[in-house]
Amino acid sequence: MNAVRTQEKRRQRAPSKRSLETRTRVLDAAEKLFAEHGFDGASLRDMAKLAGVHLAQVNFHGGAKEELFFTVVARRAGELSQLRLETLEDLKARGRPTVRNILEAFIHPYLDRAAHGGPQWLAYARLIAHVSTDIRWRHISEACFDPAATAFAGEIAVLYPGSDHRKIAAALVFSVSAMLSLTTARWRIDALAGSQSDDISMEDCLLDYCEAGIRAALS
Amino acid sequence: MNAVRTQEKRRQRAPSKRSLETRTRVLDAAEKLFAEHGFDGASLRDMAKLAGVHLAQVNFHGGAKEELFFTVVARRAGELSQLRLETLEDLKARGRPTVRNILEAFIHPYLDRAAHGGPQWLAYARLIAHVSTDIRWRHISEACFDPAATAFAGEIAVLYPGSDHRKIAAALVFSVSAMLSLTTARWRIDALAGSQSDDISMEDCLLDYCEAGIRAALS
DNA sequence: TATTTATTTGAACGATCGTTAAAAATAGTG
DNA sequence: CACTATTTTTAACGATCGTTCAAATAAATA
Repeated sequence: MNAVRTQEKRRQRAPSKRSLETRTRVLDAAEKLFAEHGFDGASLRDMAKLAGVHLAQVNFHGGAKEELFFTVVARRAGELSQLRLETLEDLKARGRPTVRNILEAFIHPYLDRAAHGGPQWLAYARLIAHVSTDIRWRHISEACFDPAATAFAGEIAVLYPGSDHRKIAAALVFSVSAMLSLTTARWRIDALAGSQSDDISMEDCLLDYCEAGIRAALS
Repeated sequence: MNAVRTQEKRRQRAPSKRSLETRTRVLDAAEKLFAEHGFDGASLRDMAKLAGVHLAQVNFHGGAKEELFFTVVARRAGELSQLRLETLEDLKARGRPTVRNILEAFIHPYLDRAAHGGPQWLAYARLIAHVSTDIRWRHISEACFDPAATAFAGEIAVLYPGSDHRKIAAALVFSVSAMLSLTTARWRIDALAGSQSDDISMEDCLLDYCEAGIRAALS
């Protein structure tokens, strides 16, 4: 799987500016189509068309399809995790954070970028949902998302010292699932409500829901 | 889309017993592979192989791929919805149900069948998660799951008369997402916890979580 | 500028996909 | 049994898929 890295050719020159631009166009197109159609439903040819490059360029810049998928997921994972963890560290520096604080530090960066980060971040938010619900991408979750998730689980454990670690993990995954549902199942909320919902009140509603859920599950 | 029904040939004889058996084998195989690999990742040839029939039989008994998918989802949806709604009616006959009662009536039939209903129900549980998180299958959700979901949302509304319908819908979708995560992301819970979790305590944990979440979101 | 490396282009490979059509076999009816 | 409808078998169609390779071009270095 990671034999890729061992086979990787040592490059003697830095990639040119044009090369980096086409690479970005390829990854952006892949991000959109992977997010919209899933791994199997997205074709490399459609990515090339969307990116405005030739088919072989997709392979040149992204490698095989699974490599490309990993690259696209990993590309923004660092920024997201870093923002989450920095917010968490800031909270801890100000004193013992509440469950609400911790949850907000985890959820807000995701929802904020999904809502105001532009079309690529919106696609990326959808992409995370694919990775989080398919055991096939377990290794990607472990590499990209588990480190931050573990830190947040640990912080919750501080507030509930006697709690079963399995319950903490479950409550966190429940919260992540509810959060992801705002990007994967907003259409379903609107259908059941009979009207459209706005982002801001939904985030508050989600935080109220998850905070109380975690407290109840761990008490 | 539903032109299928208008083109349907009027049959003059009831299907033979053997025909019904192969049909069941085809649908069971489709259920497993759709559940495991998603719509695009599952191939009709693999279904034929798993069912032990020839490729053309899959088309004969299931129609085109999208018809087959709908047929498989719809096959068990009635039983599940009926069980949920009957449990709900029983509760109402005994007096005003609590949020906990309502939630349990919705969640327990799903988790119980996923855990003790055999491999086909386990696959079906996974299949529901695919349908619920992909807007592509919105029409299937509307046909198969929204009726029961609407009834449950209405029952929650009785307990919180002043609540915004959008909040009720959101809280219900959050709960459904958390419920589905027990079949799609159990591996993630176990990874974060560092140990395996058992079904029974997870259901209790989920109910504690969702009950408190709904109460908090609607108060 | 000459030479080397990086990138793009163009074309094709083999494999697998969903779908269809026409025989062959089976089951049900008179 | 003869006849009809249903089901199974067999084979193939056209399309699309991911991947690869060699030639052509662009960029960077000496």
